[in-house]
Amino acid sequence: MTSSAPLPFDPIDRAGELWAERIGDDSAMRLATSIMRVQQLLLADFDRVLKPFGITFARYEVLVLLSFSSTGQLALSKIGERLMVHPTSVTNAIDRLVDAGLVQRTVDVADRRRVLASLTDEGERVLKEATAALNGIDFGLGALDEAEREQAYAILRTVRARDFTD
Amino acid sequence: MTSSAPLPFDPIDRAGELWAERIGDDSAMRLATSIMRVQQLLLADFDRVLKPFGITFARYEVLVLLSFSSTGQLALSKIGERLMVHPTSVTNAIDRLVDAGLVQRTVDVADRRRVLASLTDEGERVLKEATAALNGIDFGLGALDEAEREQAYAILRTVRARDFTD
DNA sequence: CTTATATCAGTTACACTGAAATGT
DNA sequence: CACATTTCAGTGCAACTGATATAA
Repeated sequence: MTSSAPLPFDPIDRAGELWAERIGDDSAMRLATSIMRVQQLLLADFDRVLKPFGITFARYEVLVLLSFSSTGQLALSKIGERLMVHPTSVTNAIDRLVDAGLVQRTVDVADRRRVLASLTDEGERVLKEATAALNGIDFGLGALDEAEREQAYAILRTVRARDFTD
Repeated sequence: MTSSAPLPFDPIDRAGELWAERIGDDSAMRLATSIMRVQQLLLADFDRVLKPFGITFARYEVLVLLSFSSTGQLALSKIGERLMVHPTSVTNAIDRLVDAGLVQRTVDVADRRRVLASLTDEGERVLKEATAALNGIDFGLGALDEAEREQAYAILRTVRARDFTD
């Protein structure tokens, strides 16, 4: 448990005050620290909710991506591109998902260097239930209304701009 | 390198469209995924910049916290509370910082169960330089102006509200 | 005695590097 | 041949669990 008793003050606000006094502009430091902490909170929420299904959030993302593919199949290299993860991490994630019976590997007949991954029936079932579970906790963001989500999304999209050209 | 060629489209926008079609409201899923990705980008920036100093961002945060302490000393349990990290992670981080000569351990004479950590002179020097380096890249948030940073900070603070009571 | 603090041993997850196997 | 795709071996970091030593 990373969650213990709540503090009587916001530790990032506190750090920001001292930073502003001693170092200078604190807006970047506060937001950066904030993003790190919120990511940690969300990941803990996701892992807790997904644990009954035997998957991590990273593996859940793979399942979603496969279900969204028009042919139902995706080369491992494509998965890595889309999810921005390292090739060896994709191989490892797919290994685990295959072991769990949620995904199957097939060699691409059009280019036999490629390995295609696709959902098994069990994978589709687990994905559906896991998605319902994550929606049930609003992806950890139930404290925000729709407008706040869209605002935060738009701002963070600017930070992600280096990921894409459009 | 998690960074490869940029995609010709935003993969999260794309996933959001399919999610909205097939599942329902996509604002939470998009923002959550966005936070995970931005955290990854920032952490990669930080690790790259901090590498010459031989510290990770987690250890940098420990150095900052120690420098902000009024007495210059802090019990390991306090460090864990403030940074919201597990006791064993604190022990490990302090181990590494001591090995690197940046931090020293002393037993608290007032409560001999406690171990106090404090910066060495070398630790103060490294902290100063590392802070300058991180400021030099605007904590990975140079794409945002001050108003955007404050807006995003305020929204994410609502998500962090479970961390504190104030 | 119970509780708090820190540590240790061992596990898991995931990013990375470097190298290799295979196929285009 | 160069290049792309995947895999393997091994490293580093950091979260976790469970157990232990020490002190309040």
